[in-house]
Amino acid sequence: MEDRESAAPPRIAGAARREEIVAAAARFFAEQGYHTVGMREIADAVGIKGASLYNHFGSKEEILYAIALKMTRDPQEQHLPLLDAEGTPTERLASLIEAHVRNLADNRVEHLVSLRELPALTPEHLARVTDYRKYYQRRVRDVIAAGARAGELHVEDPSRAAIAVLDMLNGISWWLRDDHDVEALVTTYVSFAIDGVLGRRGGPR
Amino acid sequence: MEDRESAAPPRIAGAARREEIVAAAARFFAEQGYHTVGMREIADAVGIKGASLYNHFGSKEEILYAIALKMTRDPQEQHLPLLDAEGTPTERLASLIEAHVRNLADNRVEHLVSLRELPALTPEHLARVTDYRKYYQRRVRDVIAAGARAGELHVEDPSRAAIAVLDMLNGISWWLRDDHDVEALVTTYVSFAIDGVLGRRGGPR
DNA sequence: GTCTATATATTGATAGAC
DNA sequence: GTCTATCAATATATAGAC
Repeated sequence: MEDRESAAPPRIAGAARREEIVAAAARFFAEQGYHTVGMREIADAVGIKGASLYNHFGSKEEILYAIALKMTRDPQEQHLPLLDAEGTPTERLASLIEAHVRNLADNRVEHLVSLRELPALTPEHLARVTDYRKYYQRRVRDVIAAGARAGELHVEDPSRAAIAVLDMLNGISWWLRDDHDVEALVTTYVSFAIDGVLGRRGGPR
Repeated sequence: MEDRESAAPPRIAGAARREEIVAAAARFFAEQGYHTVGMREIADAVGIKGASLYNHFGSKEEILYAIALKMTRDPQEQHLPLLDAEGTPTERLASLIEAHVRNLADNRVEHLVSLRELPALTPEHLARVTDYRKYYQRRVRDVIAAGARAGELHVEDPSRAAIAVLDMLNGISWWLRDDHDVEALVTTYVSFAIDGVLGRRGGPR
């Protein structure tokens, strides 16, 4: 009987190596900035030589793109369905914000990099990432508007309120440290957003 | 009689040239990112050659430091006295937020650069800039706490609320365009912060 | 203070053996 | 897929004339 380990499809091993590279690169990019980090440094962290990275990514920029895509496409596909679930607009928005903050806390470095290093992307890649962000922002705006129409929320300009809330949430990635209590953070920011900026009445305060 | 122009003190001319360089560099850094911009590009924009820049700044990093200092030390010296003026804690905080947003709108590119390109600073320069930001943040926290003690504001954790508000304000520099109505922006964000995140009762809504 | 010319270092990426 | 060796480009910064 053959060894199962060595018989495993190389596609899985390759994908695992890719994720390893992305994780190491995100850490370095977050700490030092994209341009300061060399391919050799990333390669060292995963135990290979710099040239070997090009078996997994066509360029350094493609590593950055993988990080940015992970933090924009994944939330769109995994969080936005929460806005179509059962419940009032305010309840659905609260679910989304919870997921947003948890995801941010679980992927802090990737989130920081995808906010800060966008100018290093090619115009095409930047456009794709920007599209995902815009769509996410529009969906948040729409559920805020629905909550306002239902009389649950009180905002004059849903579009501007959506931006303010998302900026406030995304700001977390600049200062969050590993020793923070994520659940307390989630509760606090849901309240900041919904009871605060979006003016829900009759909330916990 | 001598020509007044050529008799002008060189210190003034030098300072003007420095400001010219800082302004051009900030524009390029904001658009393309610090590391993508070359000294020759900055020099071109002010009509000199790359090597001549070193008569005004010791290094490229010192230009970045001048930008970061302008956006952290100046607000500390010019805005924080508003917190010691007459009025309730909430009124004083509102004045500070107004000044903060106006300054941000008037110096959008410098503000964006001083948020995004911090990792490119030397450790010493980064420490100075960080100290200014921390002090600013502490003063905001203190006036929020005073407003809460006075029963004007309703927050559980003044420190966390201060960070959330400042993150929300600073987020403006990522998307603000020149055609925005600054006064409307100021009014909106003062309300987002004070009536919203900080829970003032009996406000305009 | 500005110029021309250049030093020096580093980096992203490629070629080809194994 | 990983390695060694290397290319080619680019950038910051310096030297010295004017």
